[in-house]
Amino acid sequence: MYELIELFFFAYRDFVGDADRLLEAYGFGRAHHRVLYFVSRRPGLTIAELLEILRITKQSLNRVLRELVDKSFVEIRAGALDRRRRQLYATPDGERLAQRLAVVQTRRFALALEQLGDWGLPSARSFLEAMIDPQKASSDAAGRTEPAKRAS
Amino acid sequence: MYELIELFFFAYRDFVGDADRLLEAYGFGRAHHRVLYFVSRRPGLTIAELLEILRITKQSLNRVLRELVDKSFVEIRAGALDRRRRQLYATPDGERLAQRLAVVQTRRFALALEQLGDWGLPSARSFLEAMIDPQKASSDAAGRTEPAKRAS
DNA sequence: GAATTATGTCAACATTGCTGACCTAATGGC
DNA sequence: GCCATTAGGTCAGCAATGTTGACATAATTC
Repeated sequence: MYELIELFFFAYRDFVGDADRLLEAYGFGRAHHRVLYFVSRRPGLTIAELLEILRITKQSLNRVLRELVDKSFVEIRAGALDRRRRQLYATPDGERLAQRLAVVQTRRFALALEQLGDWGLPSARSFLEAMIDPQKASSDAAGRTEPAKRAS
Repeated sequence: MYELIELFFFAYRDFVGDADRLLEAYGFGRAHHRVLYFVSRRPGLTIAELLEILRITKQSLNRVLRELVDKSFVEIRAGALDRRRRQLYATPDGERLAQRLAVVQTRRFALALEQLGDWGLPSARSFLEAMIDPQKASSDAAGRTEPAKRAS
């Protein structure tokens, strides 16, 4: 089981490497990729929600987010209900780039799963799910739009 | 399958997070962890071999390696056959720390695999293996001691 | 109207990666 | 023995991405 440590390291290294080559052409790094990815997958995400997913500070986020906005890959709109809670959306350009990045990464999954037969996908999925910390606030759950209500 | 992208991200994030908390107490970062890990697993590793595994430059490596040596977690000895090719070994202290780091990381694997039944380990292993780029020079293979002979 | 909340921003710093240039010591070819 | 090559170390400077701390602003709530 010890060997899984380095297999995980090598697998993740090669996995992110796929996207790196693409990002270079846009002058973006991995941090931009992560932001664009989650904004594209969860349209209308607020800043606070994104910070919780990425587990970084607002100052770190702001630097890369500003670049994505300046280059018109991400759009910030005032929140619908609460105008303070800005909501993030990928622009058409942003959506296209997110798509291209997803393609190279899912291709690696597809090639890997091809070698593993029918049980490859479900067992990979349950393995990865089991490796993730149980979510206290379920803020990593997909498709969430409602702000996390605090005790009141 | 798209979902695997973020599952992989979250799983790796939590996986390295385990070790991060431990490393802080020693004033080490992830870079130190990676070096210590491979030195401990492949005693007698040379600098060039380590550089190839980590895919970083010697300048980057040297910074963290020097700290590990200064704090007596890693030892450098002149190569047995070729005194230029220095060989790396974990000291008893280094071995102990590597062990503690491995414990927290294998615990996560153990807890995850517990939920997955008998097929958990073999399917996780083959999934991760399939995600790794095929090795051109097999320099990532475990247990190598012989220097890579060049054409001669 | 005042306190709270969500976010932005400036400044300074740490870690970990990079390139380029140059140095030393050991080896190997001749 | 001499010289080119090889393995590695080191210095300087820079980039990306993370951190803290302090303070500003606008919207919301009480």
